[in-house]
Amino acid sequence: MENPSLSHPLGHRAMGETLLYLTDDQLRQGIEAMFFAYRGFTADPDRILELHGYGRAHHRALHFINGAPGTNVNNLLQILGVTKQSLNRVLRKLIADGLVTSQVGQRDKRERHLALTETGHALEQKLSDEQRRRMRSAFRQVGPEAVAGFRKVLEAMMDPDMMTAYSQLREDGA
Amino acid sequence: MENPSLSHPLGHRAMGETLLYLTDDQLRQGIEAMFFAYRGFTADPDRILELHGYGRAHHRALHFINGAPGTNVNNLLQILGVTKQSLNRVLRKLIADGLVTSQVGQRDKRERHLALTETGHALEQKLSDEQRRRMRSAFRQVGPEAVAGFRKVLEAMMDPDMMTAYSQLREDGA
DNA sequence: TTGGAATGTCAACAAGACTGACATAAACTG
DNA sequence: CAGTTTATGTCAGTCTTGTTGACATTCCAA
Repeated sequence: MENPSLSHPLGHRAMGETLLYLTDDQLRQGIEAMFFAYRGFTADPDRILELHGYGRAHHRALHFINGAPGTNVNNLLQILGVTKQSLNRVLRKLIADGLVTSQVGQRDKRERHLALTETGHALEQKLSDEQRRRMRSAFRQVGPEAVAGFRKVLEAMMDPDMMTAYSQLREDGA
Repeated sequence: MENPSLSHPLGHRAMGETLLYLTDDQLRQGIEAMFFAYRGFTADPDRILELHGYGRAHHRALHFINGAPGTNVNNLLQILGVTKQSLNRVLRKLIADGLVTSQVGQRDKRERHLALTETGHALEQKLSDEQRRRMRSAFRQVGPEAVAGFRKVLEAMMDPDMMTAYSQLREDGA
């Protein structure tokens, strides 16, 4: 990305304007936008989950198991960033309810390989349909260039450590 | 990431290519970006809060009281979108710890007007400094146009209902 | 083969959301 | 003025989802 002020011969006034997007007030607005947008982002799935007696944690598990069928618990642990005990409670319920299958590993019998059942896939679909619907609407409203900017900012805001496990998952899944 | 279609002689207005940013896969990537970015977004303040024995709920209260000094409980309730019992637990602690003052209203003595003490302001500053630091770094990396896109998408993703209380607050504060 | 590392499970606890019921004080209304 | 509504606070109890600690099983390597 080219910074227009760098090629601008005017100097101080142009410089001031270019950096206006980094003022504390602009940053505060960005912070609040994240807060409110994230609430909107989770609102639709939350409503559906409640009907089924699940929470956001179940949604996250379903989402990432769907994205990487056959993954093991440890992988999921890295991605979700919670303790194994916390994840286990969620998985136990999903397995008991017949939404997720847990298969003992063939090579390493300590591992459990996770996948969605048909029922699990159906709920995951319903949840992500709602979430995609809202995001599609937002994306459509603002156009592809704004979406590209959105993605760039979010990626720059992530913790690099958190992303390593996820990148590995994407590679395994592919 | 540059879009190769932009330099394509046929132009980026070609229907098929223009709508590529709305595919299910693009939307899924947007959804996951929100998840990971929000975690990064809250990680720094969370660490500080833990040292002081507070949680994210306290941070949110401090943030919005700071943004609208003198606001009342009901206003805050609308913005935060939680029950009064939940907010009250948080406020009680912040008041007891001397970070927030609660003053009986002059016109309407039922209302309690909330404001930060010097100590409260200091903690709020420390928390938002960290959050701004991360966001400033992200903004700087991607440039003003990407930031504008980021803001547009987030605003399109919010629930309009949620924003009414907030917009009113901003007007009152100004 | 034995001890450490990895993996997963069970139990107990805490934060922070929720509902419901109720109390108090002030404001509004007929 | 009496009765109702509004704003706030509180108590009790529940639920989700995070946490630690303890423990069983399995694998691997010295």
